[in-house]
Amino acid sequence: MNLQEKIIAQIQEAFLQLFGHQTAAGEIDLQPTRKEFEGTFTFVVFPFLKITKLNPEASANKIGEFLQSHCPEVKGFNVVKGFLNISVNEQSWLGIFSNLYQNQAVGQLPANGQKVMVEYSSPNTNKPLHLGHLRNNFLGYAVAEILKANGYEVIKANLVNDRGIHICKSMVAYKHLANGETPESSGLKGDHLAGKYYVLFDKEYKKQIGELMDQGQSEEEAKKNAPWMLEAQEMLRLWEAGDADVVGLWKTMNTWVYAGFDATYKKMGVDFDKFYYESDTYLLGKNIVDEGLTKGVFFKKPNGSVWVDLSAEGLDEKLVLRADGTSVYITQDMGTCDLKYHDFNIDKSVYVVGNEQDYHFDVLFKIMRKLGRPYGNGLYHLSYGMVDLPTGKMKSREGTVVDADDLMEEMIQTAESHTKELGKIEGFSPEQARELYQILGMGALKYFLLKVDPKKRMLFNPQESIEFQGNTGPFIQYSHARIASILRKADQIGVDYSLSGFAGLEQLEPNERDLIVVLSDFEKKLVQAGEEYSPSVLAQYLFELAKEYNRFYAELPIFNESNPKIQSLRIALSAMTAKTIRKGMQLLGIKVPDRM
RNA sequence: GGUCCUGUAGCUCAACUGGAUAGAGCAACUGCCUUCUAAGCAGUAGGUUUCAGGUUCGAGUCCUGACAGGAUCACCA
Repeated sequence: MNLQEKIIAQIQEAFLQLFGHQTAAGEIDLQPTRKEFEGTFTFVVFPFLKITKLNPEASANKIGEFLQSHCPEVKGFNVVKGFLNISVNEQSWLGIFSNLYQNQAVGQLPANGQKVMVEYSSPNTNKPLHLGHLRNNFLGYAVAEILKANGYEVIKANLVNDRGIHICKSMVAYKHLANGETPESSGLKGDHLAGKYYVLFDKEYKKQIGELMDQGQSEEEAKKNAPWMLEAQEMLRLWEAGDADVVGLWKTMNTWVYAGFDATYKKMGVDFDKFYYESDTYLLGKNIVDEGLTKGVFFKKPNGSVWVDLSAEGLDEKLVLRADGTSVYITQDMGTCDLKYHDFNIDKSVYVVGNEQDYHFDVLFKIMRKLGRPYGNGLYHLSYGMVDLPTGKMKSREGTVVDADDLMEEMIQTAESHTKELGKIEGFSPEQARELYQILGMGALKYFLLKVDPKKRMLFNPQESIEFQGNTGPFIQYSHARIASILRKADQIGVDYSLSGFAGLEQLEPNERDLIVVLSDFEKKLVQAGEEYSPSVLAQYLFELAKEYNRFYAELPIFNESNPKIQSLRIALSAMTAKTIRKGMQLLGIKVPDRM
């Protein structure tokens, strides 16, 4: 039972003894006391006035007095209107810190026996990754790590969209224009090479449409009849028929693209346990259509198409199989949904996909639940908002996309010039310096994209968005580097900052206490981040922690402190802060340096 | 047009799920490096939480209705 739970139990006891009223467990809630008042926890008495039959002040005072005399951890209290502010004594804080400090498994909750799959990234193989993918990948990776820390067994999955008309477009343009270009021959990364031909296709396609319209065709006709479009459609048909030449080119180009993606993923610092390919899964789901018909969940229209009626759930009728018996998007998604379950026997399945597909996943999940899938209630769409540029939405065809590789490289360069400006690279070997720039640049970028509530759309300004001061990754990294420096010195001069080094202390400075309060909040935030699938909860927390530490650092001396117990405590507090920052940042996929 | 999401300081974001005088960071201004890393700390200024009603002890948060931005509503993926 932690401190908060103890106090809550005592408040329940107070209601019982003072007012003869039994309160339920979840009924009593403590909140952190606002900075401007004395105290740590605040109990709001307004909702309980019917029970106490007293005015707010009197009610709060009675409960406060009860706590003070029955709860040894409670040092005192004050009452402002209906708010009972409870102060905890210093020995309790030291006790809490000691427990935290000797807990080896900080940031790792015990296994809960549940298995969850987090699907993220899910790129198209016809173009390189861009800024939007960065948000997706960082989110997916962080959520997966956070769930692991919450005790889940996690499978990170990537469903690669490697087939379809858009892939054929790149292939058509490549066939006509490439003269056998390869990544090796041109020095172009494989995914960028495929993307180049996708853009070239579009250019030529537009030209062809224009020509046909000049010849008197309507725009609609021209779009259908443009030679390259016909060719792409024919190529898709041949691909599905297993034509050796087409499949050969497809495989070759995909190999290049995957090599490119691998490099990008490596730089991003993300990884996957399982890859699914749509070329393997696009035919799945038809058996589920049959099943749904048998169960009466789906129905057939006269032309043979199959539908599901979700109007009772507030949605619409939705097609699940075309009249000609071919699949639509949702058909294969139903199949993949089952496939994931059968592959890993998962309890939950998280899809990290942009919010433009909210409706799609709403439909998919409702269908799977209607079909009575055991994992139905574990399906979750982690929907995130688009990343906008100052110029508006990114459009790949208009060339306004921010390329992921370019952006990461820019970030690292910015980190380099910034670090050099500050003159902070003395004593670094060239390799160490390069590693530092990488850590800082990527930390800045990841933190920037993760600190915002996922569901909100966000603005990214390449010139201005990435800062190194204030609420940023580097600020937190800097706090860690400062502590690492202190710990080096402490080890060098042989200070004992183990538990026994500060045992028996009875006094605490306000800054020390405030730091312990924040440190002891880590687990709560970790749980919240997991429940809400929201790395931003953790990011905000780490910023709070770093800020609190820097206050402590500025206010209190460490190596100039003459009392060895106090010195030991301050170093221990520093070490605990560093450990928490390192663990928390690791869950966000962000590394922290020991020097910067 | 139907449905869903969003709207908070000049800008980018918080607000513990209904609690106190709505908080941080940038940007602006003022202090603090002879002391453990100034990528830091302390402070000043900045608000009718888009608007109008409602619910109650109490609303940025809940309900209704406007307004603004976005997404989606294909026998596309």
